[in-house]
Amino acid sequence: MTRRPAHGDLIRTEILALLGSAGPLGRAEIAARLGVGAATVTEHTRRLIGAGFLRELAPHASGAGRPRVPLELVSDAAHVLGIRVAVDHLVGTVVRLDGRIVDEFRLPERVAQSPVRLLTKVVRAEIDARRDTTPVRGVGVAVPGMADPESGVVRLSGIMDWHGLPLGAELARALPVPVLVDNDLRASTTAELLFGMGREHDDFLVLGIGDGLGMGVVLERRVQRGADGSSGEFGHLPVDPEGPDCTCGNRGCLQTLVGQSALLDRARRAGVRLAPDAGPAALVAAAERGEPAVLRLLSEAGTLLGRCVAGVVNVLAVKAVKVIGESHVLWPYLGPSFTASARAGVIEPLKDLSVTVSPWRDTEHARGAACLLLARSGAITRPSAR
Amino acid sequence: MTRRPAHGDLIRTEILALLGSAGPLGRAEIAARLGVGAATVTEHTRRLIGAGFLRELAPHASGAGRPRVPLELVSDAAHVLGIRVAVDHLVGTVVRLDGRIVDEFRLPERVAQSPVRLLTKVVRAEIDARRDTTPVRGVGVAVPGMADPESGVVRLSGIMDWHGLPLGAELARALPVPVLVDNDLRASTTAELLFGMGREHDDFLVLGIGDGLGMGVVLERRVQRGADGSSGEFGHLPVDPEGPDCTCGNRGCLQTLVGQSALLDRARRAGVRLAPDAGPAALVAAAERGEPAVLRLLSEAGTLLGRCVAGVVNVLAVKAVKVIGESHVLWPYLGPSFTASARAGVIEPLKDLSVTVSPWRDTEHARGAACLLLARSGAITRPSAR
DNA sequence: ACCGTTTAATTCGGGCCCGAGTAAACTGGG
DNA sequence: CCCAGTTTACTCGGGCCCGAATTAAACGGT
Repeated sequence: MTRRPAHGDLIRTEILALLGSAGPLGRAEIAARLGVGAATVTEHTRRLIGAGFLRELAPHASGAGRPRVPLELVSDAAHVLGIRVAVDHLVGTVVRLDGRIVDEFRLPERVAQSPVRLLTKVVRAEIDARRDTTPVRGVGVAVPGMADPESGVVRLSGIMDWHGLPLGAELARALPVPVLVDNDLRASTTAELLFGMGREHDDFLVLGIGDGLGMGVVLERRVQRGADGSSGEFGHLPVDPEGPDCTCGNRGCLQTLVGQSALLDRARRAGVRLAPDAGPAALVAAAERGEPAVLRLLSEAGTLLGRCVAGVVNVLAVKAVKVIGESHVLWPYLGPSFTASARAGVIEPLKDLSVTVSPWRDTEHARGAACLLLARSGAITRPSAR
Repeated sequence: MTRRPAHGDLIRTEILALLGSAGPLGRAEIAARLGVGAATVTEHTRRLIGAGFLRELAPHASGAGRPRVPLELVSDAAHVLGIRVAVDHLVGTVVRLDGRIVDEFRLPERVAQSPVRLLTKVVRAEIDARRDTTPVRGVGVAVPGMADPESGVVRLSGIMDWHGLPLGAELARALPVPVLVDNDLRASTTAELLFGMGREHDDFLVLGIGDGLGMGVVLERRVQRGADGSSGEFGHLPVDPEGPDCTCGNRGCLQTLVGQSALLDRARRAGVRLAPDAGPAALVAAAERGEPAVLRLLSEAGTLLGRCVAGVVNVLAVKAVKVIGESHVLWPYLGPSFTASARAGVIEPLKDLSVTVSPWRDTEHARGAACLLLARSGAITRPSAR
């Protein structure tokens, strides 16, 4: 049996996130909004002020009573670096304490072969370049595949051909700042918890639609990782025992029906002309042209996806789902049937399930990676964790 | 936003549970087995000894080093009462600290009409009867339907025709001991966490098969409740959009295909002669006679059930499933196909999914109800919570 | 100017968990 | 017989959270 600290030191970060999005607030207001005791806020803000992350503004009297002392986020007091690893490139973001991106870059590195060497090089360069301005306090790495955030080991990443790679430990040895590694979707889920859905919901799902399908699960404000960090394999939900073969060895996994390449294949088979290297944009184009086969295909895919999500929603009783990922561009065509079928498949008290999609770029995963650090503010609050 | 205490005071109970099942152990051994700090064990055992729940045995030297002081559970130091509410009867159990049942009873009361009055009467009688022996320290009530354990409100129980019934609060007012109310499957899930699967696993599912299908979810040693305690509605997983109408208003819910009455219906339609009031036992009899239609039906049901469970397993990455409920008698016929299809539908790292079924009686839900109290040992440790 | 009222923030004690250091109580060897 | 090694248990300080009581700083009215 292993136990994980309760909220981690999430609350300190939530204070930062709240002030980042809502502007300066008094301590009492912070306590109320976060559902946390006043004493807790006093204690945490004391430290955050000490660390230079917060600043007291002039007391502001409003009506009767002792005037509140608004606290303002010193957004640039610390920066963290987030790297998203993809097969053929890296995306990097430098993120402020309030989760906002101050800088981003994209490198055509293929790191599969020697990840530690290349990532070290990239991160070192970035840290050095920022030494004189706001220094980088930590690095988060988001990888495709199963990664255990606790140990920093990438258990299995088919696409990168990594098996049990101790990425976190090796990077930590080579770098002067703390390093956290996690699955890319969970990284973005963490970002959602801090700066997105988490502002309204304690429990929610994050559906990642791309070539694979992933599901981030947040329950009681905790990002669930499952055994060895292997949770969230929504794409391998067994749907149709007679379905197409899947890379995982089974048949009829959800992603063999509604994954990105599955949709392209099925469109082709339905007679739609698509370039061999076509991506979701080509499907969008076809849909915009009004090709009935594509419209039907996407609508059906949305329905199936919605039904599967409804199943998870019923079991976990969450009230909100956020959709992200490369294929979000298809949402105008997937969305209506998705939402309808998800709502239909859900039990009565959950009928008001909220489904949210917002513009998404793949920098988001990199930002998520940075948020892994922010979610453990302890890692960056302490002067030097190294 | 609302926050729930981390483990609750689960650890004190886990110490009791451990000593109950493993016999007397030294403090160091307890700490190691529970994955908890030695200091924590010292502190908790001090209190438990103070409360009379534990007793120090004579130090026992084994090899070098300071001899360990084994701690023994004083099993009968406290009893708790668990009541399972069913449509046409009540099941009650009196449970010791180690989770063992010391007494049980069954009453043909139909409490749907005036639950508070009847339950108060029954519980009062039981408490009074036990006043002179080991007193009852608390009462747990397991109800069918959605119940919020936090507030003690039964949100919705179709079968009892309850809507927003504040059962916990009203019983607490009428009774001299703490009262906890929860959904019946979650109650049994709590029992599993303390005394069953929880001994080996931090994360697991409990599949309840009966007329309805339920799913208890334990992640990181926490029983998940979802929004308003409405989690676990596995039976309403949308499976077949063309399927039979379900009581929930949707079509093709899982339980319209493999629920108890669904199986009976389908057997009848396949030409099997069954009494109008037949239960799962009749299906077992038919299967034992070797009726091919029934065998096929049950095998198919197992396959479907396994596939749905595999989906949940993939998303949450749990490594174990326990099966309980009225229909467990069908397991010899459901089980093989269930296990096969569950394993088949699960991603590689979870292939070693353990599926456990053990003899089950409906007293188990009543025991689960009692375990709700044990899981909050604070409720019974303190001299009088009232 | 001074009093209650109101709201904000802090302190205090408590619960809960941990790790590091320390004390306790044994073993066997010199 | 005492010492070094070993294992157990406890103490202490710390992190983290809370609720209740307390202090702080405004207000309005007299």
